[in-house]
Formats: sequence, C-alpha cells, structure tokens
Amino acid sequence: MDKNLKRMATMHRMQVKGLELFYKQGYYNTSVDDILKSLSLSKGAFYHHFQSKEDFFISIVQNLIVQKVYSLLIEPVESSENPFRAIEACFENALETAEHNEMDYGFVLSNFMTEFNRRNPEISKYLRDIYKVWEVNLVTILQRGKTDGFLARHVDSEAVANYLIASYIGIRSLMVEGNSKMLRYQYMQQLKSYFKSLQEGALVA
Amino acid sequence: MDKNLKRMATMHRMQVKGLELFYKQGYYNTSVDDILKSLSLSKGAFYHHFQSKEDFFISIVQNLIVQKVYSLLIEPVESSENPFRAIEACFENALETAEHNEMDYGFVLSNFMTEFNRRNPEISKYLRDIYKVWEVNLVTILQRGKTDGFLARHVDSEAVANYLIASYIGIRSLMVEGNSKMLRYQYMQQLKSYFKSLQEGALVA
DNA sequence: CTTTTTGCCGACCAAGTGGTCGGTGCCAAC
DNA sequence: GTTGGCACCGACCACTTGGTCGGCAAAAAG
Repeated sequence: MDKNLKRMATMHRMQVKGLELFYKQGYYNTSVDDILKSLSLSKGAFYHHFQSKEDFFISIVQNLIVQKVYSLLIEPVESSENPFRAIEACFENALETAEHNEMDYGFVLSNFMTEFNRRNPEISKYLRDIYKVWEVNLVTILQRGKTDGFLARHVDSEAVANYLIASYIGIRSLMVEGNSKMLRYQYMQQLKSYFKSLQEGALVA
Repeated sequence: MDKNLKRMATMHRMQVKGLELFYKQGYYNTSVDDILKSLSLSKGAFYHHFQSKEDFFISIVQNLIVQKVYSLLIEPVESSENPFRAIEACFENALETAEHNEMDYGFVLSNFMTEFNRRNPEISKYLRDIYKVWEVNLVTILQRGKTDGFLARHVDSEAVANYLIASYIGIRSLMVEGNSKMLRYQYMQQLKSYFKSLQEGALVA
C-alpha cells in the first residue's frame, strides 16, 4: 500500500525540479531530459506519471505555483485593520524574500504568463485565474478599508488593485537585473507615497 | 552599386520578420527556419548575412528595438514644461497604441528581458542598456520638474523613475490578458493620483 | 508460492534544431 | 564579352526534441 506513497514522492520530486528548471530556463528552453537527468530518472518514469510535458506543467501550476502565490501574496494580506499597512508589509516581505534569493529570475507567475501568452491558451488560463484570485482579494480588503475609513470613498478599488499588481510585477522584473536592495527600498517609498494619495482627506482636484 | 541596397533590403526584411516572430512566439520557440519559410528565403541567405541566430537577434535589438523604445517612450517625454503631463501623455499614447494592436504580446523590452535573463548575459546587457537610457531620461526631466516647481524637492527622482517604469512594465503585462481598455483607464487614473502625492505642497508625513 | 500490478528502465523514433558548404546565376567592372 | 564577386540556394550534418514501447524487478493480491 505504500506503492502509492512512492508514486507521490517521485511525482513530487519531478514537479519540484521541473518548476526549478522551468523557472530558471523557461519552459520551452528546458527539455524533459534536462529534468530527468538531474534527477537520475528515466523517460519511462516521466511518461508513466504524466501524459505529456504540457500536462506535467499544468500539474506544477496547480500543485506548486498556486500554493506559492497564496502563501506569499494572498494570505498575508487578509487579516489586518489597515489595508495599506497590510499590503505594504506583504509586498516588503515578498520583495525581501526575492532579494535574498541567490538565483532570482523574477516573479514566477508573470514570467510564465509572458512565456505562454497566446502560445498556449490552456496554460494561460490557469495562470490568469491565479491573478484573478489575487486581484479579487486585494479589492476585497480595499473595500473593507473604505468602510473602516482608511481609504477615501471615491477611490476605485479595482483600479488600485490592478495598479498595485502592475507595479509589483514590474518591480520584480526590474529587480532581476541586480541592485535589488535599492530598488526594493525605492519601491516601498513610492508605494507609501501613492497610498497617501488614496487616503481619506487627501487632496483630489 | 545597388548590390549594397539589395543586401540592406534583404537583411532588413529578415530583421523585421524576425522581430515579429520572436515577439510573438519567443526567441527560443522560434526557429530560423520559421522566419525563412515565411519570407521564402533560404538558409544560405540567412547565414550569408548573419553569423548566428544570436548575432541576428542582437542586430534586431540594435536596429529595431532601440528605435521603438526611443520613439515611443523616450523622445515624447523630452519636451514639455510639466513633467507629469508629459509622462501622462506619453504613457497614455503608448498604452493606446498597444491596446489597438490586434496582436499584443506585451512590452517588447520586458518580454525579451524575461526570456534572456541569466540565460544569455550578452543579450541581457543590450536590453538592460535600453532600460538605463529610459530611466536616465525620466530622472532628467523629473529633476528639471523640481527646479520648475512641479515636483516637491524632497522627492527621490530615481525612485519615481523606477516606480514609473515598474508600473508601466506591469500594466503592459496585464493588458495582454485582455480587457486592456479598462486597464488603461484605471492605470492612468491611478498614475495621476500617484503624481498628486509628488507635487509641491502634497501632504507628506 | 504464483500471478498480477506497478514503478521504472532505456533503446528507439520521427521531427525538428542551428549551422555548413559546394554550387548557381546575375550584375558590375574591366 | 569575359570575369570576379556577391546574393542566394538547398541538400546535408550532428544533435536534440517530445514521445513510444517492450521489458524487468519488486511488491501486492490471490
């Protein structure tokens, strides 16, 4: 009965190494053999567990990437009174994690989104759905921030959420080029400045 | 003597089609044959003009991509009194162009940057240099905006420049997923709100 | 103890990949 | 008009790609 355990273990090993290499080198630039070689496994093992390279990647998205985004960008934001402080803390932490990652290749989600856009609609859809959850989560806590008096009522929560997501994607993209500590600092500084303009009582015009 | 003209014309045709396909499908996912086939040219023609696929791509960066970024994001910003209005107009126009592009695959520069990061340092360098020029240009006009009294003097121009670049990269990334008109509108709205927080006389704390 | 199932092996395949090279026809210079 | 150079051709090469398949050892089921 622990055959099933072994099965799961091997699959998981493949997925973890797969994500690592796909993230590092890109999906199309990483061969199934690359992954297998670095795990000392055979072609047979791979196609015994997964139908195809594409099927394999989708399982990675559902099992590993979803989880990553949730634990790094969604859950940390959910519980706090002041949404600005919650988002700041979450982003600061996420950027710091990236900064201390020796081998940083950017925001996983956005990298894959770029690679698969209109080239593989099915995979794109899975990735887009993760974005959607993130966006909805941000909108929710921003709305709550309005009723709690932190955000000015005229502010468009969806617009703010998308602006936040955009800036996060972008800064993660820039950080890969190096100088990430400075970039993180500058980013947090401007984020706070931006948040000021959304506060109740900020000058609007 | 118009042999040279023909040479240039053919090379240019290859570069234009090459950029189109590399942009659409990615560099590693586009073969030299793909490009040649869609131009009805032969392998011989290609390797007569370019040393390698990599050399070919570098020539595209230097001849086409640099020019694109300059004319879309650098030159339009240079001449105006109010840097905020200049940047707003420039970004609005750039986003509108992207929006009306039937086949939009995101911001060329950032897509390729993602694809080549740490996988091909030489190409990465060429791309990074273009970013640098963009950043320096933004810093310059922001600094001028300070002496002209548009920006508060305590504002960190470099931080603002990077924040602007990040948000632009990000929103272009998001726009590819569709709904780009709404995203552009929301983005411009938040950009203006952010700019307010940088004005002389904005509440700081 | 046999039989079936299962995780895994690795040789093999067709279809590409980037790149080479001997050749061909055309245009310009003499 | 001969000749030399140049743009271009396309068969060919070694190698890699995603994917298949018959087989094998070990564990589970009978």
